[in-house]
Amino acid sequence: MAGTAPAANSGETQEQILIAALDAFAAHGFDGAKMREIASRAGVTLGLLQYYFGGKQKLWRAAVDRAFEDMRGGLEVRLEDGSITDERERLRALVRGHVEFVARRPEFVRLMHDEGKRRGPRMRWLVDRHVKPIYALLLPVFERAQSAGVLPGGIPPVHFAYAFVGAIDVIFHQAEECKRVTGVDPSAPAAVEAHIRAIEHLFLGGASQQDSL
Amino acid sequence: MAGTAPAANSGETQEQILIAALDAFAAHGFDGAKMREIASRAGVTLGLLQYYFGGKQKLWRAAVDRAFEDMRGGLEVRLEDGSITDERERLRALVRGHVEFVARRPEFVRLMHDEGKRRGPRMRWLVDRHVKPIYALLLPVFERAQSAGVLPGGIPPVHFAYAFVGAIDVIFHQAEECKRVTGVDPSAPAAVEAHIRAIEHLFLGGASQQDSL
DNA sequence: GTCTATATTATGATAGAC
DNA sequence: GTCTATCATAATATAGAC
Repeated sequence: MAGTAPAANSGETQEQILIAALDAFAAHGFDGAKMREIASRAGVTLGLLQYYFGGKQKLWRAAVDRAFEDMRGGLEVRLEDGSITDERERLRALVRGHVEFVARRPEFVRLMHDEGKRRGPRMRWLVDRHVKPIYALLLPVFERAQSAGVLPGGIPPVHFAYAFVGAIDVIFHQAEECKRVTGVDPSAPAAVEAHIRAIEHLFLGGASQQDSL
Repeated sequence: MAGTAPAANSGETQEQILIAALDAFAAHGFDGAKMREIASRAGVTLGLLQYYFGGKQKLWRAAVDRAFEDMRGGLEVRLEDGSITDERERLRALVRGHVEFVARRPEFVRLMHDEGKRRGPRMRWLVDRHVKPIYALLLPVFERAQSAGVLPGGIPPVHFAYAFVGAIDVIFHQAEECKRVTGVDPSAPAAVEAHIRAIEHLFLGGASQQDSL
């Protein structure tokens, strides 16, 4: 925004392209997403996508990087929040934060589910670059909470972690299906709150079992 | 196997095509799946797929129908099993049955997740034909179990249902990712048992809270 | 930086031989 | 019932004008 009058509006254009790419890759998968459609949604043409990102694969990587940036931003804020002292309160904040994030950006989950289901170079890249660090970040949090009795013990961390994210994510991943099956739009504010309560009840113990604070 | 010497081996061939199609659609999504590759995996050529199924869309429908047949078969057996009298035992049987099913056939979940995430004719067809009937079948089971205190009350059925299947399904949907992140192969028998225990613990109450029988 | 061609490849579908 | 062409279309990627 300041000073040296840099090249036109390239920043804003790239931003629009990345948003359109994220949408397309999430909705149609890597193979199903079309470069022309991404370009047109971003208000530019095919050539420009090549100019900026140099190919479909590289555009995909840039879109994934951007999605994880957003996700990690919120996550780290909540993990490092000094105002939270109680272990159960920290878990509650994690649940709320993640539910609200995927409700707002179901594309994030759709992107991960599309690549995480098959072996291949994109899956390996995604896991090594993004998933492993986050898993390493969260595993000690779960283990500490289990030791403290805040989370149910006796469940191996892998199974707990996948049950946890699965219970949170799927309703938003399948939002369109959910609407047609049940009539409920999971991204509506009331439904988001209801889902937060459901997850807290199932994973952090029912309200009848303890009071927080 | 019996008498009237019908047309060659057409039944077996169609079966091989359907298996290959299910694999391909689950792994790559509708757009990403290639008719030629399905044919080659089934040991036949492209023309034959047209001859039997009349196009990609129709082949997809046939593959989905077949996947749901398998799924519903097991489900109905467990719902109608007269030897189970206790409500909690029935829920346990449902959990075990479904976990074992998706561990054996993760393609089923992958197929559903690929279409359930976007609006479109295939999603509508899939939901109206298959998902709605199953939801209608299971909803009363959940509600009865909640009334009986076997499942946690106070959670709206939609949220309970999606949390439930999400907690079960995602680790198998993401099996390849899970292997690379954690080193655990979720489809290994020990992991399947561990996941069943985890789900029972989270959704049916920990072993410390009640004894069954 | 952005667009308009064009090149190249690969897909789903069809026609017709055996 | 099965295969081998071929057609028509559409995708990514490239080259080059403005």
